[in-house]
Amino acid sequence: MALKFALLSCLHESPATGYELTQTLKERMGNVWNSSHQQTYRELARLLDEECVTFEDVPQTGKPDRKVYSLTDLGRRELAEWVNTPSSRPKVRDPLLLKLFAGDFWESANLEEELAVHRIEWQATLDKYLAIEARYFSAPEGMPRHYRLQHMALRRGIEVNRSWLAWSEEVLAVNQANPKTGR
Amino acid sequence: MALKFALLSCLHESPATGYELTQTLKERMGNVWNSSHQQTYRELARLLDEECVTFEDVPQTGKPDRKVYSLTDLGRRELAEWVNTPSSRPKVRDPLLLKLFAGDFWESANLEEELAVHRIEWQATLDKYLAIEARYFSAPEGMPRHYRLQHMALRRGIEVNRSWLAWSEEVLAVNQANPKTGR
DNA sequence: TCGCGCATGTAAGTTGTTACATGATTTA
DNA sequence: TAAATCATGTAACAACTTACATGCGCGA
Repeated sequence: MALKFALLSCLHESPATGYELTQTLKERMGNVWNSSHQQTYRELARLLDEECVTFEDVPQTGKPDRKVYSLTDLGRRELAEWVNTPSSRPKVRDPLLLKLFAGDFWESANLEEELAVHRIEWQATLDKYLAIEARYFSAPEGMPRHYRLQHMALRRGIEVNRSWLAWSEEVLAVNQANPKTGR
Repeated sequence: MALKFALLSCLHESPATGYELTQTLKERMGNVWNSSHQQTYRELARLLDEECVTFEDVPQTGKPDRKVYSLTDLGRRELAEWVNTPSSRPKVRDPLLLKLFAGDFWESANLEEELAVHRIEWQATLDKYLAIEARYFSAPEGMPRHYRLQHMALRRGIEVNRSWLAWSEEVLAVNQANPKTGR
């Protein structure tokens, strides 16, 4: 349901192709909403059908044509309406936390290795978001509502990745203090 | 995929009915894995088919019979194998953060009301987890691996709800400093 | 020349949600 | 007496994932 509004939000900022929308959701909005390119293209087809978006064909030599999508008035109205409608919190489904619930099966070496991989990802994401903050939100005080609220979404991403990093250190300590080896 | 292992993890602790499994996932494991009762029953039927679980019929007077499920050796082996296999991080999809990205449509009063509702939920969940921690994990140092790792999952839940509460205060402040009213 | 980035999609399968359906016991 | 809790499911739909498919340009 909300993928629709994720795409409309992106297009509200600027027209874009399906490919670019997918990139934006993966990169700048990675801590907000994610979509595979397959999902994006399917949803764009639907939005076109509902007349929430239109597109302009931009021919290219060699590459396939770029379909540059943009919001219609209907799309903008529906987005505004959705934003002002309460939504419920998403349900948590986290395989990493689930593994801790069956942690007596989890061998120390494997736990350590898995956390090491995630820690690299968390650190990389954190660095990326901090770079965005330094580049665009160095002085949030004076900025208009639109940017200040976007900044709060980014701050959430920064905070989340920081806290995963801190938490995982605690887990590694517990794992070392209470080791388990294979058979 | 992982709903299977969520159910197996619960059953590893103790045999349970589909109803009880759903309750456990909603309550004690709410910050780890969630499942509706419909999903639970469907998955249990599959697990029965795969011979990862068995059940015992416990007749009751008045109420329908309780089907008490428990792990088979195969189920336990598959769970152990899964725990030791790396998994990738779930992709974020959060409507609340998404709304901030189209925040110039979001009227201050509506934002405030939505956050107020979520804050009540976050506070209630936090209190619940703190109560569980006080009751079962007052002295984690001396506990065996199994419990200490479960405690780390709970700590994550506590931390997450705390940080939502702190973050939402910041958002409310920004919202008040940069108000938007309907037309 | 091999893989990556750009750029578009289709098809099949799995997972999750919402609606429907039943019925006794306990609590307000 | 009405609603919540216990206890089980079926059916239809929506959302998401994985695999398949194409093809040019560019840099190593």
